[in-house]
Amino acid sequence: MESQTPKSQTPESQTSRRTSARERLLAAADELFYENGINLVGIDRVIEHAGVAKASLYDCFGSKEELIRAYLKGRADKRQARIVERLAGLETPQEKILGVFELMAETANRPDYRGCAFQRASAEAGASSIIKGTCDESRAWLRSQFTELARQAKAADPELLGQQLVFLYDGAALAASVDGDRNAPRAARALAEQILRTA
Amino acid sequence: MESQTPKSQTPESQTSRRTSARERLLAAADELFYENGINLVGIDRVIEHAGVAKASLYDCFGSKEELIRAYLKGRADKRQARIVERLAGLETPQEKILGVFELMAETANRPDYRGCAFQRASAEAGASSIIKGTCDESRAWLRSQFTELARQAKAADPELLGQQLVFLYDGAALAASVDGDRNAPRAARALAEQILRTA
DNA sequence: CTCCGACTAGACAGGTCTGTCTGTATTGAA
DNA sequence: TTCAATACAGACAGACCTGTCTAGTCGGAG
Repeated sequence: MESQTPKSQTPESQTSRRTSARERLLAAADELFYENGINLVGIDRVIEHAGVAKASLYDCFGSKEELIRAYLKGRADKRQARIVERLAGLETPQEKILGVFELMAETANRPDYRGCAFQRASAEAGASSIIKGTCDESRAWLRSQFTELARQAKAADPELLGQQLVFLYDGAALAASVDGDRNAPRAARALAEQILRTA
Repeated sequence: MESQTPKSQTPESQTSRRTSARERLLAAADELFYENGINLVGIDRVIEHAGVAKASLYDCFGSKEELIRAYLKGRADKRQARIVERLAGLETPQEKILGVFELMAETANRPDYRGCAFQRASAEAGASSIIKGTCDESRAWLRSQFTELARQAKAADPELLGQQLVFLYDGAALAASVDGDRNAPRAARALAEQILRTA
C-alpha cells in the first residue's frame, strides 16, 4: 500500500461529495419536474428542495436544460429496466406484451403517478431538440419492443401491431393521468388480449 | 324610419369594433398557443400578432388564463361541430365510429397540425383548474360519443369499448404529433375496424 | 357639436426566471 | 501544514412575464 496507484484512488473519494450533490439534485429534479412539469418548476425550487447551492447545480449540469435531460434519461433508464426485468420472467411473446400493460397498471396505481413523463415533457418542450430527442429515444425503444414481440408472436404485420400497441399504451397512460382513470391500463390490457387472440 | 327602435340598433354597431378586437385576439391566441404551447407564448406576442393594444386584451378577457380558456373553448366547439357534421352523413354506428378516425386522419395531414390541443394544454396546465376543466369537458364529450355509438352498435360492454376507442384516438393523435407519424390515424382506424368486426 | 364608448400606444410596477459571480468553509492529499 | 477540489450562501444582472395605468384617438349617437 505504499504508492502503487495513488491517482486511481483519488477520483472516487474526490467525487464522493460531488456525486452526492449531483444525486440530490437529480432526485429533487425528478420529484419536482415529474410532479409539476418542467416549465413550472424553477431552478430555485430545485436547489432548495435538494439542499444544494445554485453554483453546484451549474457546476454539475451547466444549464437547466441539461438537468432536464438528465432527469428524463434517468426516467427512461428506469422504465426500460423495469420492462426488461418483467419480460425476462415471462415465456410467450403474447404474455410479454400483456406483461407491459400489467406493469403499467401497477405503476399507475401508485398515488404519485402523474402519467408518462415523456408525453408531458414533449408537450412542454418548445424548441428544445435536446429534450424532445430524449423523449423520442425512449418512445422509439418501447415501440421497437412491441414490434419485436409482435414479430415473435407471428403477427401478420408486426410493424402495424407494434404501432397499435403503442396507441393503447399512450392512450391508457393519458387516461390514467389526465382523466384520473385508474382502470385505464387494465382496459388497455383487455383490448390487447382481444387483439392477440383474434390475430 | 323616424325613431322606432333606436336602442336596438346600437348594440350591433357599437360592438362591431369590440368584437373585431376580440376576434383578432382569439385568432392570434389560437395560432400562437396551438403552435408553441400556452406557457411559452407571452401576452406581448399575442397582442403584437393580433395588432391590438394590451389594454384591449384585458378589457375583453380580464386575464391570460381567461384568454386561454376562450381559446380552448373555441377549439372544443370547432372539433365538436366537425364531428357532429361528419356523423350526420353516416348511417350505421360502426361507420360513425370509423368516421371519427377518418376525420382525424384528414386533420392530422394538415401541415400545421400539432396534435390534440387539449392533451397539450392539460400537460402544460399546472394548478389551473379552469384550463384543466375546459380540457376535461371536451375529452368527456368525445368519450360519451364513442360510448353512445358503442351502445348503438350493440357492444357487449359499451362503456369499455368507448374507453378503448378513446385510447386509440389519443394514442394516434400523440403519435401523429410527437412522433410525426402521419399514418397513425389510419392505423388506429384499422384497429377500430378490427375490433368492431370481432365484437 | 358634444359626449361616450371602444380602441391605441406605451410607460410602469412587481414578480420570476436563468445564469454568473464573489467569497467562504470543508476535506482529503501531498 | 498547505494546496486544490468541492460545495456552500447569497447577491446580482438582465431578461421576460402579467397586469395596471395614463393619455390620446376616433367614430357614431343624441
